[in-house]
Amino acid sequence: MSENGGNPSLSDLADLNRIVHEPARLAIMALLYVIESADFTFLINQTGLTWGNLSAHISKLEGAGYLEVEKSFKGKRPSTTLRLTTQGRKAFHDYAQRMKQLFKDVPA
Amino acid sequence: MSENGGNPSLSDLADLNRIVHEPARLAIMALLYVIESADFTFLINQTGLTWGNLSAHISKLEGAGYLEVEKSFKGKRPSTTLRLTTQGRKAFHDYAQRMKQLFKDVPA
DNA sequence: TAAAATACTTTGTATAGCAAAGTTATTTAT
DNA sequence: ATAAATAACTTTGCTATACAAAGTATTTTA
Repeated sequence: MSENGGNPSLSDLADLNRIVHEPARLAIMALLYVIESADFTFLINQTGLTWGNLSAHISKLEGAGYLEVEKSFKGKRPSTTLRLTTQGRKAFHDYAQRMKQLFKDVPA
Repeated sequence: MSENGGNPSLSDLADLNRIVHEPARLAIMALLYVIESADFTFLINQTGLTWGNLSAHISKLEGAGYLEVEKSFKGKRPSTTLRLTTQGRKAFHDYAQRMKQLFKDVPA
């Protein structure tokens, strides 16, 4: 917890989860949080990321234990299916709570 | 606007304001958004940043036109007073709305 | 008057995101 | 039959930048 009585999250912002915080990964996780599972190509379309970038971010999320990567074949072509792990869901949820708390008093 | 009918902010996340997005600067701006003005030392205490880092982030925010830096003397010692510009307040506010929108359906 | 403290700024390094190029297999065109 | 294009990715290289450490200048205390 912070030393700051008023706002519980200011000096604590330093240790915000950088894996989740990166916009590209935030988009990936937000999507997978609600739709449960999606393949690589679908994520390309939804996020607007390039193949290279999505690949790199997926590796990062996988390395963090946030993403489960399942490689298979659809017909004769390879297909990669992604879904959040329990740990990944928790990380996203925690991040969301932090952010909601931080901005809760900023009016529309 | 995004091509995505359902979620209005997923592919748009890519162009999220990186100046505001960085946790250290998010802390600085969140603080100045509510207390209007603060000096360098106060920000050090509240954010937990080092002198070097705070200095660098202030330069960045100033360069973006988000922060007004006023140097003066308190007694014989120098003092730096910071406050958000109108543009800075708007940038923080816009960022807050984006985030609130993104997480609005994630329950506690 | 030497040492420590205040209030910063500048520099150096290591990480990491993005774009471009590379890889492998498959499908279409000629 | 084979060359070109497409699909589905991964790897590499460059650039930006955040953080830490060192540097600067003035002032106060021992």
